[in-house]
Amino acid sequence: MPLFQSLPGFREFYPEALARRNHLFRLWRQTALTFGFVEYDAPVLEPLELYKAKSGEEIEQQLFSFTDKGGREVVLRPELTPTACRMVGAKANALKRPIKWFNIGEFYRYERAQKGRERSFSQLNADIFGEAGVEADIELIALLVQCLTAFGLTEQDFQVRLSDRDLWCYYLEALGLDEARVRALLVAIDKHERLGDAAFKNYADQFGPLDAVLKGKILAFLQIKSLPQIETALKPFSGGKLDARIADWRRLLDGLAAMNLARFVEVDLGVVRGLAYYTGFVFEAFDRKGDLRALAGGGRYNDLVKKLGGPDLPAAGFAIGDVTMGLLLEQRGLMPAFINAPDVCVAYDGEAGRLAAFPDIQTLRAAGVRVEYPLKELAFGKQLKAALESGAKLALIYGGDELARGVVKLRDLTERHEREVPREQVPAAVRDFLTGA
RNA sequence: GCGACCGUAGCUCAGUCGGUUAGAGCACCAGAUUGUGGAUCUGGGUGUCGCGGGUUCGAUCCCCGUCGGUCGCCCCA
Repeated sequence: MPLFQSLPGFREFYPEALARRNHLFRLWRQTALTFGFVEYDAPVLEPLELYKAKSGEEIEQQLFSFTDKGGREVVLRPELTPTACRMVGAKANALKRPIKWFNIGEFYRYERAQKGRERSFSQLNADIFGEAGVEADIELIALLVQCLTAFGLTEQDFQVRLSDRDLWCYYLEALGLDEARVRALLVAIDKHERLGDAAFKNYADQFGPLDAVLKGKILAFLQIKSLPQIETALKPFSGGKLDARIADWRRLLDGLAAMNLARFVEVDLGVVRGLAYYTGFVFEAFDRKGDLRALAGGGRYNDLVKKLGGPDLPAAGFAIGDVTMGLLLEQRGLMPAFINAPDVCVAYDGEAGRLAAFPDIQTLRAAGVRVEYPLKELAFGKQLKAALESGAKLALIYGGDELARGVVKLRDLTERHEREVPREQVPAAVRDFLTGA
């Protein structure tokens, strides 16, 4: 039993686990790059104020915060959005538009771990700054979908639920509610799926019981699952803001349809997202079987850059977490098995065989081929067994008989057959084999 | 922060109605093995029975506390 343990909720990545995580990171990064997003990085430790300013003080209990040796109140970052807003805000005038940034990093929260949640977790964050139109929202949702389909997930596995805080605000205003009531109702709407009627308790405590007719309208609006339903519900209120918003919706959905993404996206006004800083379209990706928590979430936060002291810069973004994503890929059998496998395993006979193999090993490695060989000589049976268990596709055999004849055996570990190749042709033969030539 | 359940080897677990030196399978290590496939055989236990205290002649077992884990609540970035 080890004397020291890692801190609760903090994850250690043994090679196999890290290979799985790297698999996620690699495809996320590749996908974000293909969408023209550029990668940046940011501090892991931030001043407490950065999050207090935005989220209110009660969130502090969820923050991994402490006082540093200089007496500063600091936080292990719980999310990237405020940091990104600060960075972009500071140089907004110098940055080429559109600003499409992504980052892959680790985040922290001080909380009891549970399924799909740890105290440390990694996320892909992707954001677009400086574009107020639905073009940015389309781009982000398209990236989100491809960040999931890149792993082999399909519309059978997940869906993106799309909603709109602006639409909710405009609708509730049209029903005659003031700003404070609207804000309280958005919280209730966010909780309604989980809590049902109890979601309205906080509102009732604050403003008294919700009028039954009003509540009926809100509950009906919350069930909406399509644009035509939105249009029908809003007919009595037709006018400037609402009409323009419906036009935004149409352009958003038309754009997604033209990208052939309609099958992944479902209108669902029951989603509004808990965080106060969201302003317009919001979306969440869910496992369709529904036994996991959200895979990803995001939306528009047009006011945040300014609130954090920057210019008035519209923005939208999303994040995908590695924990739920990893669970889903495991469940669907989409996590590759031999991620750490070498391309080639060498087996050799004695010191002479070892030395004969070394030049080829060096040449192949220099060419980017992953080559493994036993550091200490083992019986051939064991060497080949180890080669097979490693997941390598090819074994190179430097035996005494072969070397005496100036050849090396290439053994196809999958097909179980082998052929001899003149020693000087080994690197070329290996490359041909690996490229399928 | 709250609640429920759990804690014996790297993993899955057995065990002791409280009794001497704590077990199995898998995994791992070494050898049989000086040339060919997940095999077989031999050898190896790799352990502070989570930790601390209490009860007891004696505690891995019973009691209390604590730490850790799992799941849920709160919250969800």
